[in-house]
Amino acid sequence: MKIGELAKKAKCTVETIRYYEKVGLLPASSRDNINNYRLYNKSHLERLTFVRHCRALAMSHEEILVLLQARNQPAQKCDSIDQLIDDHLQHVTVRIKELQKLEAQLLKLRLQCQTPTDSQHCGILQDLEQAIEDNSTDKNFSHVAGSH
Amino acid sequence: MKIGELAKKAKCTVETIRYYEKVGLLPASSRDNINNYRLYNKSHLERLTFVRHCRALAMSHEEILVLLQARNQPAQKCDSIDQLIDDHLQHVTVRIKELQKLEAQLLKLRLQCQTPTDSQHCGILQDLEQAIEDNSTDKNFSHVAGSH
DNA sequence: TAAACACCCTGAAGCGGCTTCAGGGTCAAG
DNA sequence: CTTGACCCTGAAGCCGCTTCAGGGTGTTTA
Repeated sequence: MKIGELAKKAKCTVETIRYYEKVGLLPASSRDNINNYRLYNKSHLERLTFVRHCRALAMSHEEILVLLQARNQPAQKCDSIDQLIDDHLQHVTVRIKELQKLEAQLLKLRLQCQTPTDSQHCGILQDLEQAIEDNSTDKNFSHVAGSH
Repeated sequence: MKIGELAKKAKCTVETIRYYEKVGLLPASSRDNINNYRLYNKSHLERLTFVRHCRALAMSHEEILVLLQARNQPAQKCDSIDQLIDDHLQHVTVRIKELQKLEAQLLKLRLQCQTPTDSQHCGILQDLEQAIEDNSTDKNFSHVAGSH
């Protein structure tokens, strides 16, 4: 199958597939001799699907590469896989807590200006000029992405 | 004061300050005639502190610029400020929910391999090859960053 | 007085995980 | 024979910095 069909089946864009090939998450496919189009088979789709599932779980490319390698060495013990998932889970949990702190701070901030007035007296701006309790959010970032 | 002192007072790096100047979050400072070092005063510190507080709340530069502008127009109504905070809060809340879904999926995944075996039979790898219920995480990303 | 060291400067590149753009070739349908 | 859908490549853009390369300045100490 051609790249467009693969993209549809894996629910991603063709650009993403070409990008994955470039960075080594997918092996280079064979090519049509005549027009140089990339040609894929079922095993490409399986690998790509695997990668997309990992990405949906917010794993980094590095983590995914480890899993892909493990997948190719069936006899190996899977302790390292368990560890990787545990570590990643930890990242996500940490990030959730960070964002919850942030949410609480923003809620508090928002309450500073319940009744709209002019900027000069807006409690929100005044608060943003004050110190915020040290919470170390955004410092030792875990690897799971944020809110924008 | 020189840039190093400002950085210390604002709890950020000198590189960050130079970067903020470049992208317009801080105005260009005056310079020492002799050695071209940047020279700052209290108002720079206040503005930088404001920016750092906003960043600690995971606001984007764009959002911060809006707030800085409002801060400079004291007579203006502050509805737009309230709206901005509300919107941002919404981003954060959405992102938390996304990450919580993810956390649940990862926990479930982790349970697939309670007793370590070989990769070939590892429930985690098997699960990652199956479809995962469509949750649309990672698609319409809000702007608040993730876990890595 | 000279060397060591802390601090300052600039401009460019790197990070991750793509997306977008510019500029082109291929192929089937009407 | 042209339209439009699809394919190709390589480079740049996104965000918010951080790091690097290559240099100048300023104080302290041997």
